[in-house]
Amino acid sequence: MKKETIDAAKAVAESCVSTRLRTIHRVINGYYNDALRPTGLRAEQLTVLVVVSLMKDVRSGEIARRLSMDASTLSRNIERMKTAGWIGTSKGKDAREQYFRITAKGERILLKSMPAWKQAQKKAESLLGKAGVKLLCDVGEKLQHQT
Amino acid sequence: MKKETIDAAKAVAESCVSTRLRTIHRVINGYYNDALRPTGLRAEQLTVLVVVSLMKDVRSGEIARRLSMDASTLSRNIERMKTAGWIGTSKGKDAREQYFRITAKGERILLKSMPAWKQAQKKAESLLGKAGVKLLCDVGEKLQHQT
DNA sequence: CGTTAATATTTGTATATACATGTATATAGA
DNA sequence: TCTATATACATGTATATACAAATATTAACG
Repeated sequence: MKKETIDAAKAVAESCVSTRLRTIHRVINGYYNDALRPTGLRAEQLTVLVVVSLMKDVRSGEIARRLSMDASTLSRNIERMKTAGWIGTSKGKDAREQYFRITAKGERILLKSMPAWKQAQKKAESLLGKAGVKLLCDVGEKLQHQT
Repeated sequence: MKKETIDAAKAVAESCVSTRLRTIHRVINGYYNDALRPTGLRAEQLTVLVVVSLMKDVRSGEIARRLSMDASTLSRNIERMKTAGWIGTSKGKDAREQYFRITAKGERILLKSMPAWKQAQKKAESLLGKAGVKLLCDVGEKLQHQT
């Protein structure tokens, strides 16, 4: 193996932001999914459900923007959550659009999942530390404002 | 919608670590995949290729541990990279095990992808700031040592 | 008014991810 | 040595993800 390759590999291994974010997310998201498992709601779905519940009669495009997700990803995630009965829909004037809202069943599972969420949240906070949590919040804010 | 639900949703929206990590990873990983696209290597694959190249004749279990990935995920990721010709295999004494190494073709694509990686890395660093990058490194280290 | 361009979302396709389970092999204990 | 258990990895299944392209609808403008 060429020295050049080794040097390149070392540089990536030591400093790649994407690699580290991915690994840390894998681990921490695991905390949430492990805790949430008994409720039947996944961490990724909780995120969407929360946005839907706070932005009343929201269109899928807005949710996608808010979470920096591809519209097609969200489309299928919401599809499953509609099937599960957690999200309801209604049509607007613009026939291309669709408005989403949380259902009573969605509210129930959201409330039911709070203890598990809090438990995982505590574990995540202790891994990241106060500074880490603050950093994530700041970067999250930054992403909101630059969109 | 119940006030209780709104309060729960607000708490998650404002502070959920998993949600923020996921969104930030989505955005930043996008920087890398956008830059890497012309090379044909994905950011996730670059991560694996780098580990394979640095840990000579490594077993899949070790890679999975190192990256905190599920063994089954890695199994299929490597399968694709073997098909692409970037990773080669050899058998050890223990017939259950398989040893991986980077191929000449793998070295070529790794080197070829460095400029794109550096460009994305710079963009990511400027979003996170020096403190942010350091924090991720520290947490990454912590995960290594606790496994 | 009708045609073209823009917008909102869905569908086709491919990779990444994890859990549960299966399969093959090695190790330990009777 | 033989059997039970542990280990390493692969496979079945399901969700999350994104890009490209399709579909449907609205807006723009000549």
